Amino acid sequence: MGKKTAKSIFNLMAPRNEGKGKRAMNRGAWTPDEDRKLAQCIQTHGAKRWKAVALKSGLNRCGKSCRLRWLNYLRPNIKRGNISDEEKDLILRLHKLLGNRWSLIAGRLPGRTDNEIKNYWNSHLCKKVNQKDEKPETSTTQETVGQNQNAVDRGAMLEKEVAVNEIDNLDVNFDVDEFFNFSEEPSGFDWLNKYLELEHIPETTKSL
DNA sequence: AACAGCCACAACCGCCTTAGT
DNA sequence: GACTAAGGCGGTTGTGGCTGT
Repeated sequence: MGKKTAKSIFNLMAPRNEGKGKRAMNRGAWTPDEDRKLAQCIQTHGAKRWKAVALKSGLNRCGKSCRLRWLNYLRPNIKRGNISDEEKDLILRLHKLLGNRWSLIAGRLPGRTDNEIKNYWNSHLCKKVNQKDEKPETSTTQETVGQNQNAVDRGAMLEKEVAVNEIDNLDVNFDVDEFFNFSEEPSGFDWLNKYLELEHIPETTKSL
Protein backbone atom coordinates (compact mmCIF):
# COMPACT_ATOMS: atom_id res chain seq x y z
CA MET A 1 0.00 0.00 0.00
CA GLY A 2 0.96 3.58 0.18
CA LYS A 3 1.10 4.20 -3.49
CA LYS A 4 -2.24 5.87 -3.69
CA THR A 5 -2.74 9.54 -3.32
CA ALA A 6 -5.95 10.90 -1.90
CA LYS A 7 -6.89 12.01 -5.35
CA SER A 8 -6.40 8.60 -6.80
CA ILE A 9 -8.33 7.00 -4.01
CA PHE A 10 -11.39 9.07 -4.71
CA ASN A 11 -11.17 9.02 -8.44
CA LEU A 12 -9.88 5.56 -8.95
CA MET A 13 -12.84 3.98 -10.52
CA ALA A 14 -14.49 5.22 -13.62
CA PRO A 15 -18.02 3.95 -13.91
CA ARG A 16 -18.17 0.54 -15.47
CA ASN A 17 -20.48 -0.32 -18.31
CA GLU A 18 -20.74 3.32 -19.08
CA GLY A 19 -22.60 3.69 -22.30
CA LYS A 20 -24.06 0.25 -22.14
CA GLY A 21 -27.20 1.76 -20.76
CA LYS A 22 -28.03 -1.36 -18.85
CA ARG A 23 -28.97 0.41 -15.66
CA ALA A 24 -29.44 3.96 -14.56
CA MET A 25 -27.67 3.39 -11.25
CA ASN A 26 -24.61 5.39 -10.29
CA ARG A 27 -21.51 3.28 -10.33
CA GLY A 28 -17.82 3.64 -9.95
CA ALA A 29 -15.89 5.64 -7.40
CA TRP A 30 -17.77 7.22 -4.57
CA THR A 31 -17.56 10.97 -4.25
CA PRO A 32 -17.11 12.73 -0.90
CA ASP A 33 -20.61 14.06 -1.27
CA GLU A 34 -22.03 10.59 -1.71
CA ASP A 35 -20.07 9.42 1.32
CA ARG A 36 -21.54 12.23 3.35
CA LYS A 37 -25.06 11.48 2.25
CA LEU A 38 -24.67 7.81 2.95
CA ALA A 39 -23.21 8.42 6.39
CA GLN A 40 -26.01 10.79 7.27
CA CYS A 41 -28.63 8.34 6.12
CA ILE A 42 -27.09 5.50 8.10
CA GLN A 43 -26.86 7.74 11.12
CA THR A 44 -30.60 8.21 10.85
CA HIS A 45 -31.78 4.82 9.71
CA GLY A 46 -29.05 2.50 10.84
CA ALA A 47 -26.74 0.21 8.94
CA LYS A 48 -29.37 -2.29 7.91
CA ARG A 49 -32.05 -2.44 5.26
CA TRP A 50 -29.61 -1.42 2.61
CA LYS A 51 -32.17 -1.05 -0.09
CA ALA A 52 -34.05 1.43 2.05
CA VAL A 53 -30.81 3.23 2.88
CA ALA A 54 -29.99 3.45 -0.80
CA LEU A 55 -33.40 4.90 -1.55
CA LYS A 56 -33.63 7.28 1.37
CA SER A 57 -30.13 8.60 0.97
CA GLY A 58 -31.07 9.91 -2.42
CA LEU A 59 -28.01 8.25 -3.88
CA ASN A 60 -28.64 6.59 -7.14
CA ARG A 61 -26.81 3.52 -5.89
CA CYS A 62 -27.92 -0.02 -5.24
CA GLY A 63 -28.12 -1.32 -1.69
CA LYS A 64 -25.20 -3.61 -2.18
CA SER A 65 -23.01 -0.76 -3.24
CA CYS A 66 -24.00 1.28 -0.19
CA ARG A 67 -23.37 -1.65 2.10
CA LEU A 68 -19.93 -2.24 0.65
CA ARG A 69 -18.95 1.39 0.89
CA TRP A 70 -20.09 1.58 4.49
CA LEU A 71 -18.50 -1.64 5.63
CA ASN A 72 -15.20 -1.11 3.90
CA TYR A 73 -14.62 2.62 4.27
CA LEU A 74 -17.09 4.65 6.25
CA ARG A 75 -17.92 2.53 9.23
CA PRO A 76 -16.41 3.55 12.58
CA ASN A 77 -13.30 1.89 14.02
CA ILE A 78 -11.98 1.02 10.65
CA LYS A 79 -8.22 0.70 10.25
CA ARG A 80 -6.66 1.59 6.96
CA GLY A 81 -3.29 0.48 5.71
CA ASN A 82 -0.20 -0.28 7.77
CA ILE A 83 -0.83 -3.93 8.36
CA SER A 84 1.50 -4.82 11.19
CA ASP A 85 3.73 -7.87 11.36
CA GLU A 86 1.47 -9.23 14.04
CA GLU A 87 -1.55 -8.84 11.84
CA LYS A 88 0.31 -10.31 8.92
CA ASP A 89 1.22 -13.33 10.98
CA LEU A 90 -2.35 -13.68 12.16
CA ILE A 91 -3.66 -13.50 8.63
CA LEU A 92 -1.27 -16.22 7.58
CA ARG A 93 -2.31 -18.43 10.43
CA LEU A 94 -5.99 -17.81 10.00
CA HIS A 95 -5.75 -18.39 6.30
CA LYS A 96 -4.07 -21.67 7.00
CA LEU A 97 -6.98 -22.59 9.21
CA LEU A 98 -9.86 -21.17 7.29
CA GLY A 99 -8.75 -20.81 3.70
CA ASN A 100 -10.23 -17.98 1.65
CA ARG A 101 -12.95 -17.19 4.13
CA TRP A 102 -12.11 -13.56 4.31
CA SER A 103 -15.03 -12.45 6.36
CA LEU A 104 -14.16 -14.94 9.07
CA ILE A 105 -10.54 -13.86 9.02
CA ALA A 106 -11.55 -10.20 9.06
CA GLY A 107 -13.81 -10.89 12.01
CA ARG A 108 -10.76 -11.77 14.00
CA LEU A 109 -8.80 -8.69 13.01
CA PRO A 110 -10.63 -5.78 14.59
CA GLY A 111 -10.91 -2.80 12.30
CA ARG A 112 -9.93 -4.72 9.21
CA THR A 113 -12.33 -5.55 6.42
CA ASP A 114 -12.62 -8.71 4.42
CA ASN A 115 -11.95 -6.75 1.26
CA GLU A 116 -8.78 -5.26 2.62
CA ILE A 117 -7.50 -8.58 3.86
CA LYS A 118 -8.40 -10.24 0.61
CA ASN A 119 -6.55 -7.58 -1.35
CA TYR A 120 -3.59 -7.75 0.98
CA TRP A 121 -3.46 -11.50 0.68
CA ASN A 122 -3.68 -11.46 -3.09
CA SER A 123 -1.06 -8.78 -3.56
CA HIS A 124 1.39 -9.60 -0.78
CA LEU A 125 1.01 -12.79 1.18
CA CYS A 126 -0.13 -15.03 -1.63
CA LYS A 127 3.14 -14.51 -3.47
CA LYS A 128 5.20 -15.02 -0.36
CA VAL A 129 3.45 -18.22 0.46
CA ASN A 130 3.82 -19.47 -3.09
CA GLN A 131 7.50 -18.58 -3.11
CA LYS A 132 8.10 -20.46 0.08
CA ASP A 133 6.01 -23.26 -1.25
CA GLU A 134 8.45 -23.65 -4.09
CA LYS A 135 11.40 -23.66 -1.71
CA PRO A 136 10.20 -25.65 1.26
CA GLU A 137 13.74 -26.32 2.46
CA THR A 138 14.17 -22.65 3.26
CA SER A 139 11.14 -22.34 5.44
CA THR A 140 12.19 -22.49 9.01
CA THR A 141 9.69 -20.41 10.83
CA GLN A 142 6.47 -21.16 9.11
CA GLU A 143 4.96 -24.53 9.44
CA THR A 144 2.04 -22.69 7.98
CA VAL A 145 3.53 -22.61 4.56
CA GLY A 146 3.60 -25.50 2.19
CA GLN A 147 0.28 -26.73 3.45
CA ASN A 148 -1.71 -23.98 1.94
CA GLN A 149 -3.62 -26.06 -0.54
CA ASN A 150 -4.65 -28.45 2.18
CA ALA A 151 -5.61 -25.46 4.20
CA VAL A 152 -8.00 -24.25 1.60
CA ASP A 153 -9.74 -27.58 1.44
CA ARG A 154 -9.71 -27.95 5.15
CA GLY A 155 -10.85 -24.46 5.73
CA ALA A 156 -13.77 -24.94 3.45
CA MET A 157 -14.97 -27.76 5.62
CA LEU A 158 -14.50 -26.11 8.96
CA GLU A 159 -17.52 -24.80 10.75
CA LYS A 160 -17.18 -21.58 12.65
CA GLU A 161 -17.19 -23.28 16.01
CA VAL A 162 -14.35 -25.53 15.08
CA ALA A 163 -12.38 -22.64 13.74
CA VAL A 164 -12.80 -20.65 16.90
CA ASN A 165 -11.72 -23.59 19.01
CA GLU A 166 -8.63 -24.10 16.95
CA ILE A 167 -7.79 -20.45 16.98
CA ASP A 168 -7.88 -20.58 20.74
CA ASN A 169 -4.93 -22.91 20.55
CA LEU A 170 -2.78 -20.64 18.44
CA ASP A 171 0.29 -19.26 20.09
CA VAL A 172 -0.63 -15.74 19.20
CA ASN A 173 -1.44 -13.53 22.12
CA PHE A 174 -4.70 -11.74 21.87
CA ASP A 175 -7.71 -11.07 23.97
CA VAL A 176 -10.56 -13.27 22.83
CA ASP A 177 -13.19 -11.03 24.33
CA GLU A 178 -11.71 -8.07 22.57
CA PHE A 179 -11.61 -10.08 19.41
CA PHE A 180 -15.31 -10.57 19.34
CA ASN A 181 -16.26 -7.22 20.68
CA PHE A 182 -17.60 -5.22 17.79
CA SER A 183 -19.99 -3.18 19.86
CA GLU A 184 -17.65 -0.38 20.71
CA GLU A 185 -18.22 2.54 18.44
CA PRO A 186 -17.13 6.09 18.86
CA SER A 187 -19.83 8.43 19.87
CA GLY A 188 -21.43 10.10 16.91
CA PHE A 189 -19.87 10.63 13.56
CA ASP A 190 -17.27 13.21 14.45
CA TRP A 191 -14.57 11.06 13.00
CA LEU A 192 -16.36 10.98 9.68
CA ASN A 193 -16.88 14.71 9.57
CA LYS A 194 -13.19 15.19 10.25
CA TYR A 195 -12.41 12.64 7.62
CA LEU A 196 -14.48 14.44 5.06
CA GLU A 197 -13.27 17.87 6.07
CA LEU A 198 -9.65 16.86 5.73
CA GLU A 199 -10.11 16.78 2.01
CA HIS A 200 -10.82 13.10 2.50
CA ILE A 201 -7.30 12.10 3.41
CA PRO A 202 -7.22 9.90 6.48
CA GLU A 203 -3.92 10.06 8.35
CA THR A 204 -3.37 6.40 7.81
CA THR A 205 -3.70 6.87 4.10
CA LYS A 206 -1.59 9.97 3.96
CA SER A 207 1.34 8.27 5.56
CA LEU A 208 1.41 5.44 3.06
C1' DA B 1 11.11 12.29 -21.41
C1' DA B 2 8.40 8.60 -23.05
C1' DC B 3 6.75 4.25 -22.85
C1' DA B 4 5.46 -0.39 -21.09
C1' DG B 5 4.58 -3.38 -17.60
C1' DC B 6 3.48 -4.06 -12.91
C1' DC B 7 1.17 -3.05 -8.58
C1' DA B 8 -2.39 -1.86 -5.37
C1' DC B 9 -6.96 -1.65 -4.35
C1' DA B 10 -11.86 0.10 -4.81
C1' DA B 11 -15.79 -1.57 -6.69
C1' DC B 12 -18.64 -4.77 -9.31
C1' DC B 13 -20.53 -9.43 -10.34
C1' DG B 14 -22.69 -13.56 -9.45
C1' DC B 15 -23.69 -17.15 -6.38
C1' DC B 16 -25.27 -18.72 -1.95
C1' DT B 17 -27.68 -18.09 2.38
C1' DT B 18 -31.07 -16.15 5.28
C1' DA B 19 -35.29 -13.88 6.53
C1' DG B 20 -39.86 -12.74 5.63
C1' DT B 21 -44.39 -13.94 3.79
C1' DG C 1 -42.95 -26.14 2.55
C1' DA C 2 -42.43 -22.88 -1.44
C1' DC C 3 -41.38 -18.61 -3.06
C1' DT C 4 -39.17 -14.08 -3.12
C1' DA C 5 -36.25 -10.36 -1.76
C1' DA C 6 -32.39 -8.82 0.55
C1' DG C 7 -28.02 -9.52 2.59
C1' DG C 8 -23.47 -11.55 2.67
C1' DC C 9 -19.46 -13.43 0.67
C1' DG C 10 -15.58 -14.55 -2.38
C1' DG C 11 -13.79 -13.97 -6.98
C1' DT C 12 -12.67 -10.88 -10.43
C1' DT C 13 -12.06 -6.66 -13.00
C1' DG C 14 -10.60 -2.03 -14.23
C1' DT C 15 -8.07 1.96 -13.35
C1' DG C 16 -4.42 5.29 -11.92
C1' DG C 17 0.01 5.53 -10.08
C1' DC C 18 4.61 3.75 -9.71
C1' DT C 19 8.86 1.80 -11.41
C1' DG C 20 12.12 0.23 -14.58
C1' DT C 21 14.09 0.61 -19.12
